[in-house]
Amino acid sequence: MSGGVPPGLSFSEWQAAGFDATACPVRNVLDRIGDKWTALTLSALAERPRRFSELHRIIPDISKRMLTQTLRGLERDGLATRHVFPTKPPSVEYRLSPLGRTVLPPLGGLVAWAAENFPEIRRARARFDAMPETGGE
Amino acid sequence: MSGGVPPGLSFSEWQAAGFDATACPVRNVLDRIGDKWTALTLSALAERPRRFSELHRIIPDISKRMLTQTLRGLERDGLATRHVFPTKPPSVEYRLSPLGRTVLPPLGGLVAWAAENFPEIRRARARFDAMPETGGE
DNA sequence: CGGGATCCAGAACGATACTG
DNA sequence: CAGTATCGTTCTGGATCCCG
Repeated sequence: MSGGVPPGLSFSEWQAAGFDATACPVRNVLDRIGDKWTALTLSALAERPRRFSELHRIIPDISKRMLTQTLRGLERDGLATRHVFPTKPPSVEYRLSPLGRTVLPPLGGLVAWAAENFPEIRRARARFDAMPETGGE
Repeated sequence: MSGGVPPGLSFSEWQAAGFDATACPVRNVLDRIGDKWTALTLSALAERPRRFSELHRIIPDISKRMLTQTLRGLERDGLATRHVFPTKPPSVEYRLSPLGRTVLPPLGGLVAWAAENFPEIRRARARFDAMPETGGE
């Protein structure tokens, strides 16, 4: 077979949405999971539900502000749910929704690709960056 | 089966990279394809090689600046190659590299998920946004 | 035609301090 | 514990003009 386009990546899908960021499903999803912390948070929630401070512990580099914001984004899109236990002090648990679980396989596919091909990408970058700028001596 | 984590999404993959954006494969890949135009450009190149102006025609919303920048990024990462034909005026063709082709299936998986679940996400957002802010009357 | 250079607005993000 | 509020910085992307 020569030059087949994988299903789901056809150009017409984007064109149907008219490139409008509000209407384009791909841009909406990429804007969410392409941000700095969502994919990582998703993966942390994939194993099991986690409390806020637990997430913060296992993702040390994230600030509370960004963790909150990331979780709100997931909650807003219906990918995760938030459960408050009125203990003292309060504890809040986040868990993936059924919808949220369905994104794990496709996301995992991309993650696997990244892990597998990153060495080659790094080499490509090194080569590219070492190239003399056009006209350079 | 209860609560299995899909392969390739395990938390330890991130932890192994120490969350360092420079070293983390997932962040590197997501930073690239998560940007505003890369996924769309990739999809445009999936069908067949395209010339610069051709890409610009079929993705009208992108500026020349961003199209150039996006293509440079793909080239740098070894996902696409650039071929200059010294005609007059010059014409430049871009095409996916073998490595670039391998990203299409996983990316396509995510695109398909986006297309399929965007309606539900929109409903979730509408519900979330309609919720009274905590403490609102 | 296929860019590069410059400028600028807005968004994303980090650090810090405060709160129920 | 689980946030919110505020501030400052950095990064992204759009507009415009110029060039071979």
